[in-house]
Amino acid sequence: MNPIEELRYLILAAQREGSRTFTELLKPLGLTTSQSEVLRVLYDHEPLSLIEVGQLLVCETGSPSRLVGRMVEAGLIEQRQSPVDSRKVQLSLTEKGRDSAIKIKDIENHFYGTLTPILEGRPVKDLIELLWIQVKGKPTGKALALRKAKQGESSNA
Amino acid sequence: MNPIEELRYLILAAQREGSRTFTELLKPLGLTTSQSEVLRVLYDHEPLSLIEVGQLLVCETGSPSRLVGRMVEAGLIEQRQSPVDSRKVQLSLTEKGRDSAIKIKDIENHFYGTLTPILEGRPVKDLIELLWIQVKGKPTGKALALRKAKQGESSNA
DNA sequence: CTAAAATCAATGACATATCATTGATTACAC
DNA sequence: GTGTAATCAATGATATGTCATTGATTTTAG
Repeated sequence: MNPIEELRYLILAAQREGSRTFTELLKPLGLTTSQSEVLRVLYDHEPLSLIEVGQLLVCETGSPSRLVGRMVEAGLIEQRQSPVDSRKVQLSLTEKGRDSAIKIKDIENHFYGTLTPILEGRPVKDLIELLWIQVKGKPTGKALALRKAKQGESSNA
Repeated sequence: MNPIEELRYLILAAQREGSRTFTELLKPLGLTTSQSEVLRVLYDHEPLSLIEVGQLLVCETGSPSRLVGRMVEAGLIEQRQSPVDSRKVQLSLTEKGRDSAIKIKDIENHFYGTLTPILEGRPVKDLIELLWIQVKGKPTGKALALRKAKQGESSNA
């Protein structure tokens, strides 16, 4: 098999299997992986408008109306109209949302911990660099770059 | 940002961006990336039952009833009952399906060709090796391993 | 042989993902 | 200031993905 083809399918496979594992870890919280990403983004950068959340998400490009809508219904996110621009909404975490975000952090750290020994001695830096080439300048790459850049600024990040 | 967390999001991002690019390339054929994977699997290994197709797919675990169902409706796949086991269906490509599969091969090769210079000199082998560790023994890893193993056997692969 | 277990495909239920359109609101060109 | 363009959120439409259940069929244990 062509190595690039193999790489293509392996990236899909790794994404799916990682997602399956993480989904399992999130089950006690009753949250999906996408929902957990939204909670983490809001925890670090709230308040945000819908479009700003979208610009920070890797899991979904465009405006995550329905994803956020379900989380508002679930009492995780508070949504009000922006005082300065009535086109925008102001999204922030509820108490429940903040609690969940903190628990997600723990779960993530546990998840990363299980992966650490496997990655030991591997050229992780090179791999990160290689993947960055594929996403740089594209929506998901911009989202991730924005999150990395914002990390220093925020009080919660 | 934790390198493992960065890697996690980069894999998701690379998968999404690659999929977006490939989707664009498939647009002239009116096919989705999942549909193209089914066509390629059937082209190489037909006839297959629904569950056998599922075991060879990375894009979807379990039995891809609805994915295949839409392709039968679209005239890409022929579906009949298995003569030996009436629980099973026999899936094979129609003329249209076979034509599409051949065109997909060309598009894939073009796609891989555009990636070749970018990956030149990069630790692609290391990345492939690392990703294999993540998926080995899991459904998508088994699917990919099966496809690699079957490559020598089949007349079409 | 026959009852229980296993297999297979279809389908219900739910949550994404993606693209396009719509309607309200704001920014901007002049 | 006003008409036009741009922005924002919501929603329709379509196709995935995932898990669970169901009903038909086959296998298997005895």
